Amino acid sequence: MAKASRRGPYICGIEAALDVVSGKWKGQILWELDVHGVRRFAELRRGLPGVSEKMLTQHLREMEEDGLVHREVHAEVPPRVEYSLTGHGRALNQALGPLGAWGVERMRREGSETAGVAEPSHG
Amino acid sequence: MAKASRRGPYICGIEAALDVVSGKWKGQILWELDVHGVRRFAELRRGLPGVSEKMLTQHLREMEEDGLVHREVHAEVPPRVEYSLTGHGRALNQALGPLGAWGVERMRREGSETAGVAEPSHG
DNA sequence: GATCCCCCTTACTAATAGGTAAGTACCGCA
DNA sequence: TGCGGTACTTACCTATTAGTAAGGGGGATC
Repeated sequence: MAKASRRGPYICGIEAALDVVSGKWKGQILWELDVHGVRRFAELRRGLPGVSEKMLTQHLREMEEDGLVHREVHAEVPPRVEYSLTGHGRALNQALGPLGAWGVERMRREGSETAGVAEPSHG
Repeated sequence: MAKASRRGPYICGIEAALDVVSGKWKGQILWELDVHGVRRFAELRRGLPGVSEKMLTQHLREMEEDGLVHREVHAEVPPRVEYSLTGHGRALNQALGPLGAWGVERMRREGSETAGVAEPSHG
């Protein structure tokens, strides 16, 4: 629904992987979940400054469909929903490690504004 | 020009890297160039079935700006332009390796239509 | 009892990525 | 003369993605 072109026949693995992480916040969601293990919706929201509830929900749903995140709803009041990475999600994060390292290199090369921002471990 | 949000302040390396490979054909361009070493515009075009000249030019220009590809114009008639990967481009391809492997795994899991398609080496 | 928090959903709108088609300038070939 | 090939550029249009704003149902807090 969200994307018509998703899950299409891929030519190579890169495509299949990029399809799953393409989305403005997905990389960060993956990172948050990797760092914290388990996060609730509102925590995630606070951890991703600027994200709208719509986008967060949408991305989380897509990532759940893609088997990257596990969504656990506790039938309580107030409702509590916990998100965590699945094995595949953690594997993706691992696979993203070298790419992250390359990105950090690039930021360094460009003298990007890295000031005061903690560098992700991602691996 | 092409993207307003590019080269912005990144939170993590993943973002910086994804920014550079996000684009419908960039992964494949990287792959083509990695496999063949040097390619001309028309060769690249034939290697990427479905790409339009506009998109190919645009992506190639962005990748040149990003320091991933080297563009060499030979002042001949007819014009000859050769594209190849820079060191950074090759490094990116290396970094993309694990991600590609993950993608291949995912395709396998989903029983995706991989039939008859050569699997990229990517690493 | 009004308001806040929880976790979303829906509708509407803006921005951007990508596709289509045509044009450019030159040459070789038939 | 006219077509095909070289490597693009430009204009226009649509599809997809993201942002804004609002609602909703229930309980706790002020």
